[in-house]
Amino acid sequence: MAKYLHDKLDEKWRKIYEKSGIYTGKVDTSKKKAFLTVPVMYPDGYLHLGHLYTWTRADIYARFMRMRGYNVLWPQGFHFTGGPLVGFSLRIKNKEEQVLKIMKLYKVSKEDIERFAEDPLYLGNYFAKSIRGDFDAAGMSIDWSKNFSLSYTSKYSKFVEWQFRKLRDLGLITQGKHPVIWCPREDTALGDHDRLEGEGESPVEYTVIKFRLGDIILPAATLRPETIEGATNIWVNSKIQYKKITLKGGETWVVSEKFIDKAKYQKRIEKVEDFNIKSIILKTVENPISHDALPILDADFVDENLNTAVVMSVPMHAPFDLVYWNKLKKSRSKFYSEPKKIIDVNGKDSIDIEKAVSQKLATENLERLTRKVYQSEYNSGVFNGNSGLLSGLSVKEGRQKMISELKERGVYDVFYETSGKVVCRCGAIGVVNVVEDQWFIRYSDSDLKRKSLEAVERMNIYPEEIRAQLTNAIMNMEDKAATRRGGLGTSLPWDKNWLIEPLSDSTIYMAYYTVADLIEKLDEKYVDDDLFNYVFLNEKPKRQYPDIVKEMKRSFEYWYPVDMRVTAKELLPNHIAFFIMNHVAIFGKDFWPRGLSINGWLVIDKAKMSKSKGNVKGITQTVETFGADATRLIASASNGMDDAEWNTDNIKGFVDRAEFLLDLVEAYNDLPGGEKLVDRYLKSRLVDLLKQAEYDYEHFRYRSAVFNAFFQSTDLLRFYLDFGGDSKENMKSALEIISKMIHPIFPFISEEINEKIGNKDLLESYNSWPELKHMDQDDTLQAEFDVLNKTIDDIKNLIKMLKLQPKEIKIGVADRSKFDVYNKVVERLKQDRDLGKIYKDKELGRDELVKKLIKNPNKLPDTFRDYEIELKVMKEAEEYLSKLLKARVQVSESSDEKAIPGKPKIEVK
RNA sequence: GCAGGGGUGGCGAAGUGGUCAAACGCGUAAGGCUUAGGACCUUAUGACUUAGGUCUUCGUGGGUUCGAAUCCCACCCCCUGCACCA
Repeated sequence: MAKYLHDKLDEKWRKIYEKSGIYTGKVDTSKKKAFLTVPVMYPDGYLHLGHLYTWTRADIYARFMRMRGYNVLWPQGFHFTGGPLVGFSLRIKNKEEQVLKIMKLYKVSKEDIERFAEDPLYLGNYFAKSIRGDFDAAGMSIDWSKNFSLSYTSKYSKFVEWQFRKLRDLGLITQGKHPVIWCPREDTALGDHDRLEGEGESPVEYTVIKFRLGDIILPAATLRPETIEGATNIWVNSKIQYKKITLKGGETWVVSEKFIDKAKYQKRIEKVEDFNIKSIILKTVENPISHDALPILDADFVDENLNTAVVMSVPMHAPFDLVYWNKLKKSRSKFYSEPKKIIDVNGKDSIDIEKAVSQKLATENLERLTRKVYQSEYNSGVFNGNSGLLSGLSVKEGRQKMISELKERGVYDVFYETSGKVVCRCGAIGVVNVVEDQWFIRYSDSDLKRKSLEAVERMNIYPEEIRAQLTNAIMNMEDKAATRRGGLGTSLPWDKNWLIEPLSDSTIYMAYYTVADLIEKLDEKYVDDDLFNYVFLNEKPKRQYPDIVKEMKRSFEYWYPVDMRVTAKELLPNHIAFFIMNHVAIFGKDFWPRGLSINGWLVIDKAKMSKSKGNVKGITQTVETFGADATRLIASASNGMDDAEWNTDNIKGFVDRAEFLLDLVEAYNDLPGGEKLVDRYLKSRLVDLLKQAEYDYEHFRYRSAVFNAFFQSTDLLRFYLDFGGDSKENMKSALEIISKMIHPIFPFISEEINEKIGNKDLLESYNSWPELKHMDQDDTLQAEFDVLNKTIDDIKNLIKMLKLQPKEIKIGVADRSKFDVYNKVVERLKQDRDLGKIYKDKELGRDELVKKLIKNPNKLPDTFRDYEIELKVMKEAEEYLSKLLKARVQVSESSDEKAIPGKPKIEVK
């Protein structure tokens, strides 16, 4: 028995490949090229198996392409830009327990941890190195000579600056206001990952309607300005503290005290004075649209934490308002008027708000009702005759019209509030800050969108469903804030107060890969916009460059565009969209990306890996335990972009079959040889499997690829041997084909097999992918072997039912005349599926066999059968069957009516 | 709200017009091996059936077809993403 000693085997082939230089992409214009990339990753921790999933998928592509004769370039960089590295360093500095625990788990030295706290770049380089080691251990065929980290070097920064100047020249950069959730204590934008509470919350725009009361203004904040014509009153809450504030420009507002802190980020407040809210209760303000007098009333449901704490009351369209309005009916009768319903909803979404409210709902039910009312009215509401201005319009249209109406009358303002409570890691409550001078990339540009969609249309995308999502992402693209205040990165060239944020400095860096090793050798003084214009855009050089620059240009023009980008699905609506759009903006059509492959998340051993549980599967650890090839099985977790569950038990099946193959490699030479039907079957099935595997690799269907190329093929060999196949030649060529079929996924063991059967050249050093030999394919023969297997099932079934252990089994293959009739039926059905016509047929319709065959329209005979072959296959199988069924098996021809082509008669005794 | 994806056996999942009771894996049961357990191997695992048969299922309801998990229509339910953040 051959043992699968993976550590030795891995090491041997890893070294051989390293020495061969096959992984290093060298310009060779005589060969077709394939440029593969996987997004740069943040080196802020160790790699685990989940990460490796994407890279293994990419590696399989790289190896498959090499075997098909392509010159492959696959570099890999790292990303230092933005917050993560700095953030991580900071967390170490703050001695966060969780982070220190992780460091301890990985046995990082004390000195290193201390340096991490001070130097984010050191931290980045430290983990980049460890990640690189993990990739190598897992057998990634990455060309490290073109590795770099963005935006770590000044040369790369210059490339980013060049890109941004280019974008600005193209009119794709603008500057403007931008609401963003903000930590008031740390005075910085508060991203999802910096939040203790409120992940996913975002700024919501409220309309503020200014109701005048003498020289002061009551600013009512609302999400539904279109309902103002149905307003009956204004709510304030006498239990909360109000202040009078004077804004820049002179307006005086009455707002809750709590509002003031939030408002600082959105309004210029020049003066704050005390205000007694009770002094204005029961006074009236004028509705600026309908000119009705609206009383100011007291209600305790008004929340001091929400907006201005001045609320416009629209009872017929807001349940809370109706409840309180009804309560006041008695006590404040002098103000009471019947509330007006101004929006109708027809059909099943219609809600009778008066009836609903009459049931005295609890607060949380009222909230739910409110959401329902808002939703149904927004989706299918239409303004009725009670509305003077909006009658006949939908709510969506009415809102727009009302907003412009309010603007015209000078009573409109906006205020942003968070959509839910947000708490920063530091403990402070998040607010909305309107950043005044943010720089944007104008992804909303319709011309850019149109061209980008064209690019998407031309791309090869796997799986295909992704195309719709990507198209949609691009169509809905808005302007993207491209700069930030803190972290690492490249300064915006014309406004050094800003750093270019990470998603924006990483859109076209793949072009930089093609020159990354060469530009290192170039004197910094040459690195400027003119150089990039010359190398990447083929513009006339403005000066004399050293020769290396020509080489850079040649390298770029040879390798570009990106032929395949492999990544996980979470980058699709952002990075991948930006990647495509920036290429479209900057490069010519020939350099637009050509391919994309997307995968989901990988869940390993059911539970998500949890660092605190200590069950983290490190790469090196897994490779040491199971071997690189076995570890790479994770690529087979899914065919598409589903999140895949994968458990390490799968590896057992791999080892078992790997050893089977290694055994065969030792033993096949002793096979006595001889060509039988089963040899033809072997060849035919191998062509099938090869065809399948080829399709699977091309379409990134690696679950199927492993299934067909590895599991099915080894099953086939087992069957061949069990059946009594013993041809040395055929076994050798089968082993060769299998070693090639599995090579992209299992590069090391396949090389071992390939070498042992006498092949000298590395499988990726030449166009080694086996050619399909269609002449070996024999459908009829395969169908007859299927008949054999089906017959075995039937016999087992019979034995089970009869509850006996037979001594003798007779198999009766139908006679030639029945095969003739059978094949006639198949022929007829291929032309026409109308069974009625066959029943009416003079010749066929009366035949008992025909009636039997077409009795069940769900199970019609589909494949031609061959009398000679069926008989021969069964005959040849006699010995195999006898062994398998532990009984004497005899095969003969039978004219019994139970013997049907494809379904021989069975007698057990 | 907008967009995308999905509902198949105890579970995970394959299967997109025809030999489908449904691959493969897990789980479960019986047997083998073992002092025993684990691991491993064999067999079974929708229901009924003593000669290979029949019946019932693929979220719900309807339709197209000789034939539907697969195509069409309506409905119910679930998941994911929505930006300055990697």
